[in-house]
Amino acid sequence: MSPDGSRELALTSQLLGGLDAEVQRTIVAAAARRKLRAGQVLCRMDEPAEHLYLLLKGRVQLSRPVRSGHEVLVSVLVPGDVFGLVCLLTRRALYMGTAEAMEAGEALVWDRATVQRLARPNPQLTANALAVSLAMVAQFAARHEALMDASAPERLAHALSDLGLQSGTRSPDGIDIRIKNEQLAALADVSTFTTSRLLQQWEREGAVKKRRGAILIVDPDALLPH
Amino acid sequence: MSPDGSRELALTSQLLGGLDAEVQRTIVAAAARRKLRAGQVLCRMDEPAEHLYLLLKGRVQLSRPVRSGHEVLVSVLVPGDVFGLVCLLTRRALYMGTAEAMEAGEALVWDRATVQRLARPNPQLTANALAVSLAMVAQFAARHEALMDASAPERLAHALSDLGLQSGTRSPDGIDIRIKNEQLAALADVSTFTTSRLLQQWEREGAVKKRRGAILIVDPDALLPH
DNA sequence: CGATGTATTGATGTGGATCAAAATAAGTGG
DNA sequence: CCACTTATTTTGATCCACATCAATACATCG
Repeated sequence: MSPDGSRELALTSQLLGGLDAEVQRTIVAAAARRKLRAGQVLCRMDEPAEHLYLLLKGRVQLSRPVRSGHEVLVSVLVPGDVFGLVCLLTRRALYMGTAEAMEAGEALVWDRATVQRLARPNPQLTANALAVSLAMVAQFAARHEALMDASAPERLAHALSDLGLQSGTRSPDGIDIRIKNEQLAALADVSTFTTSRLLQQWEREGAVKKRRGAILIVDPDALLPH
Repeated sequence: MSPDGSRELALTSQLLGGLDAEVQRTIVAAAARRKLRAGQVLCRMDEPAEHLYLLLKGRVQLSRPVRSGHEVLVSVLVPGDVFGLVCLLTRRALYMGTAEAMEAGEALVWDRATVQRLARPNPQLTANALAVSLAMVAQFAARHEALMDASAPERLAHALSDLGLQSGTRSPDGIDIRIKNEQLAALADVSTFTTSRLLQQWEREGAVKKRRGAILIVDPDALLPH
């Protein structure tokens, strides 16, 4: 990565794709660059959406606390992902989830006014935001479908497998994922107990290896046929 | 309603709001006007999205067939609602649900090329689409939450109550909703059997009255405290 | 009055949540 | 390096809301 990796990343980001390089530079220049500490909360659900974030480094979890005390993990964001889209709307809006850094990282941050000023002369920006938003709809729809007619093992296997592709790191022995059971459970809509039991079973079968706070997928194919 | 009610409706529609009257006229003029027969399928999930629809009259159900054979009702659309947003994207995309007219009605229809041609000089159109899309995200998130920590009775009560507000017709005795049990069930993520039993219970308690294919909400407040 | 779709009913079954408690690992500070 | 604290993961027992199944009853309509 170049010393200023943000521009490269920007090119691959859904948000800034399709804009020409000069405009991208302007937009990136208008952002504040913010270091993220592990555990840092960037925005909280139901608070007024004042900022738009583009993740550059590290992972961020997007979650929604629900009445029963549990938390639902909406998704794990990786570099290039964006959140706080809602602040592109002219009408005041609230964040739809809570974003929390899972590890040290970095992000570009625009405030509402700036975003809207940038969007006016660059309609492609709004179009990109629409694409991102529709992708989120598709993601929710898929998850809802899984909840309707997939078993807990299937949901967990999918969640794990998806995580591997999205944010796993290749290692000689397989794909390593830094996540704890509770988060994985919240992502797959399964209880932590069931998660523990299933992971153990898969470990016995040689499909995964686990440490505290991480899972190594040894044989991805051995997961799904359950 | 004026002989040409579509313009009035357009003003209240999320899609065309915020555009000035002249532009609205142009956009509406660019659409084909299509009569809908009950049961008519307007678009099917996973087929290429070639058209954008704005409902003028009647109701349309948006559903997603799932593996197990069931159908999930995503929502019931009412006049002013829009679907097929995905065809605003430049990249070819697929419909995310199947739209079927629940009764005779009418809709404005644009094809992909036209929509995109209209959107270019009118960025507000894309911004409106973004707002609609984000509202869908919120809706899915709420439904997911309900599925996580609300009981079947609660989900059904909410679904019914929401339907009443959105597409019920006031009558001297209460709010009348033309929907059959199976659809209501598919909207609340509850089985038809449970739906039947709960509706009966509520009828005994005087909260609702039911006929075949319709439900009359007599006392909305008597629903939720269950 | 069949015929077809819709709604009801009762009996049965079960997946996975929940609960309480223990075991394990990872700090932390003396 | 050890004793202590705290967070994570595990284990086994229990339970229950709701789906599922198999019929039956009820409307509606040509």
